[in-house]
Amino acid sequence: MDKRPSDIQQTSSFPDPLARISKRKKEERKQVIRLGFPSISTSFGEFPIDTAAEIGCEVIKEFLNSHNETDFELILIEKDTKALNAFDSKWREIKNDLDDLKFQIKNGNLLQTKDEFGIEYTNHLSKQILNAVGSRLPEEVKRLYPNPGIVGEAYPVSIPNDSILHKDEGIEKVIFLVSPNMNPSRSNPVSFKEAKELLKKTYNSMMNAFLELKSGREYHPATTKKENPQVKSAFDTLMKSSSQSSTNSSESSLKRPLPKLGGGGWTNVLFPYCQRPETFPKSEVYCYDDESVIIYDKYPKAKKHLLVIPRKRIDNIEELKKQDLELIKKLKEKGQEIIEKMKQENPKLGFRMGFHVIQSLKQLHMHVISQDFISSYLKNKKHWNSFTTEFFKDVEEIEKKLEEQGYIKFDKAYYENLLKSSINCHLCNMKSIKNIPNLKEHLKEHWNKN
DNA sequence: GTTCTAGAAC
DNA sequence: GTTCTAGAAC
Repeated sequence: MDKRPSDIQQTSSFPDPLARISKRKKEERKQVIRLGFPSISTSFGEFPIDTAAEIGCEVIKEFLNSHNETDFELILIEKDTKALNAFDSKWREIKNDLDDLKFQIKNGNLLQTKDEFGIEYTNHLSKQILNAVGSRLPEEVKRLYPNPGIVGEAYPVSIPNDSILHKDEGIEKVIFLVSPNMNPSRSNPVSFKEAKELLKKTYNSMMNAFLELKSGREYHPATTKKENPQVKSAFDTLMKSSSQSSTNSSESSLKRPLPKLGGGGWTNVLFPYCQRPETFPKSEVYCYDDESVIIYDKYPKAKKHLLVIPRKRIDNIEELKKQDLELIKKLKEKGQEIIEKMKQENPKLGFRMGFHVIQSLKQLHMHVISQDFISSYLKNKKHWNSFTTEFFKDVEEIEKKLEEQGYIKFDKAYYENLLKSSINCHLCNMKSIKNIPNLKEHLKEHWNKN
């Protein structure tokens, strides 16, 4: 039986920072990037192994089916025989004609597999990684991700070239995972039903993080939800105890700060939806396809308020080129579909769809918003003016500009000022409404007369 | 994007 | 004294 490392005993939804990427050094063949990972959640998390194997294999199968490149391999490395058997039999059952090399199930220690698999492994993760890399690794995770504690999320970190882990083992990146915990003696235990969803999400996040890293792109984890202050604790607990247990480790190896992910935390919140819409609940993602994802605005400024977002990375409307016209037309079609559906449910609703001239969040997003503006989230003048002045550009206008001049450009200062202008009703000629509460009353009257 | 809060407006 | 706004912090 494996001993539980005392340093992570206290963690709740225990981080599973075992997933790592390794590039085989003495690789005479093509460069193969390997992801080594354990059976997630089944040890400390006490997740039933058969169901875990089922979930893990299904996600992996789906991933392999949609990514038939030959430049990577996935390796589950476990020393727990039950877990190995469960994964092995489940995988045989569902793998069909998938290549045996693409997903391998190996008996071994994730931190001691250099010779055999080209991947290093431990189940005393925090301690061993800290010994190999130094305690600045967790600090680095915290620096890159201010709140790295969402259960089901992945937090990739680069390992410096001069660290032992990199030099001797060829490990380039570690993906910290926060996986669901069902062990009632740890904090934040979740029900079996919840854990199943979260385990699927964890595997999905791991695969998606791997995919982004493998392709040289940035992975953007979802950010911590304020409403759930507990989620943060798991990572904190682990990291606190880890750094204590490794006072004599090679602190120096992480001297050089790693590059920070693009921009501040909150401006990036839309990326996860584009990169992996499948990991979000139905209550957040309305629908998605290869080109776009439609989400419910988290702070709807009207009875109905959704965002239509291209999957492809485009920061804002000024980045649009003539060749994006087709994409814009598709976003418009999607928006029209939503509007029709919503109108069927409530014929009283009127809609507009379009873009803010100046976006707060990165990644182009088209608002589809009903014109009642009855919402507790509509709180200030800026909210109001951003949807009811020229600051809001109908998709048709963007389309036309792109068609005629091939680019989009607006005078920032002018539009900034629009946000500060007085509050005017968008439906009648009432001007200079005194304040937001008055506006809300006025809007209610319109709605009731409508 | 939101939250928080000092101080303006009433 | 309470309501509301606006600007900084995140």
